[in-house]
Amino acid sequence: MKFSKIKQHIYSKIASGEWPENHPVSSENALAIQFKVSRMTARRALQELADEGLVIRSKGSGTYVAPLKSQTSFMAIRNIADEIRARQHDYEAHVHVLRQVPASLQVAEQLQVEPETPVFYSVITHLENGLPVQVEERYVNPAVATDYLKQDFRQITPHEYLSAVAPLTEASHQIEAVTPSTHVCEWLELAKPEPCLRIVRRTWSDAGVVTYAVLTHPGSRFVLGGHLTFKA
Amino acid sequence: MKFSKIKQHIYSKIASGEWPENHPVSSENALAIQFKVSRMTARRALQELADEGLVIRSKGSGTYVAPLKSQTSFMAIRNIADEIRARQHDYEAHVHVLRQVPASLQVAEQLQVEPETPVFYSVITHLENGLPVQVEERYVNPAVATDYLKQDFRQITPHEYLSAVAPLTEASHQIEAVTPSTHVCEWLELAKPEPCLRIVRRTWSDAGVVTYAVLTHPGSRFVLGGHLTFKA
DNA sequence: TAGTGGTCTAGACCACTTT
DNA sequence: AAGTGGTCTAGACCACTAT
Repeated sequence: MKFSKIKQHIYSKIASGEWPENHPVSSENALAIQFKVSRMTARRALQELADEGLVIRSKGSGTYVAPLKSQTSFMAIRNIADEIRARQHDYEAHVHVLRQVPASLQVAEQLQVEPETPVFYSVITHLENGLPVQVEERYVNPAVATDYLKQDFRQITPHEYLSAVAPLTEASHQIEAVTPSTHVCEWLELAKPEPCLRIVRRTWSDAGVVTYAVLTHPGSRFVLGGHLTFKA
Repeated sequence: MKFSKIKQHIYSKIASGEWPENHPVSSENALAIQFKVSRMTARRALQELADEGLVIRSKGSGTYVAPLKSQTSFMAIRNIADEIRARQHDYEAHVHVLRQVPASLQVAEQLQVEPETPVFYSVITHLENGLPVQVEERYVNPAVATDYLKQDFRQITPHEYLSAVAPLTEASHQIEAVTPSTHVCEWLELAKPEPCLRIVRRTWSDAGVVTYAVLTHPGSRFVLGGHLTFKA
């Protein structure tokens, strides 16, 4: 597709840092000439980048690389280890489970594999200054991440490893408030059950479903935040 | 705009229930003739509806009303009344409180006004098929929305009214899991406290902070969802 | 085979911003 | 006045789906 070649070109300029925040992006007409396409095709590339929050367009003025904050922290696939370290707190991971299990009906459906297919399963708690702030129960499609069980998840998070072996193309999230199971209470070192924030996430790469994860945060120790700006 | 008239037309068909889930939507060519526009313009209307998740398009087959998941997108600032109606469920609002109150220290800080300044305060529950799914406690900067107390919030949501009088330029969110207060339990008609999803939202317009809202959802009746794609 | 959505073209006019 | 993005047109070819 012609428009996606143009998007790719602009995306690489931004990703490489060659075009920093607020740097002007080539105009529709300039791109049309440069890529030998009609203006409508160049326009589509810029429009989709704007919809994705990568650039800001202003009538009469031009198109500019978006400030990072408007790339939305909500949408970002966050890495909890990086976030904790960014707060200059100690990060630590405890690996409770790391093995192959047969897929239950529910897991099979989520991962789009046949029931009873062996899949990888891990349970890891993430600690901030020694206090568990998230338990991560994760099922992984073994066809996509064959070496999953060999990783040392005290050193690298599953998210980091999976991003490396199977670049994300798609993700879905569900956020809800729940009462934690007794298992989760133990992993989170909760003496009594308390309301927990549960994030259920499924991610895809080109090869299909990569992973199905249930992330549970104690309500007393975790807030999910975001900031959005709407600039014309 | 011509394309938005077409969107409006299709939206009303879906919202009214005239076109239920999976009902075929008029084709690009049909809409182009009906609305006396070019196919590209009709196409844009359908494309934007697809981007918003209201319709599904299949090459060679056609465009269909999307299955309505009981999920709320957390990407966009949405209107709960529209979402409930989009699911073809009954929407109803109960106004529990609507008056002026002096700003407490916390509220004054959030709204960036002096403590004890009179501010507007409302408590409204939103019901889906008669069941409360959200209680909305809201403080409003009276300088920005002078007629707030005169509105009938059974007919228009505070979000709709505020969007009209003070277009959003910025918003921040916090999402957490909490045990509801006894007040909130009453508003939500919860016999026993259960984990609730609490969304705290502050919004700005050009004139400054518009509103500070605490939205509480019963965990058993609400899931916040989102879907992202990363296309080249 | 007829209809559909997906992509693309080469123009056009407008409102807006910048110089 | 020149350039930019926003909207729109009237065609075109393609791949896909349904019949």
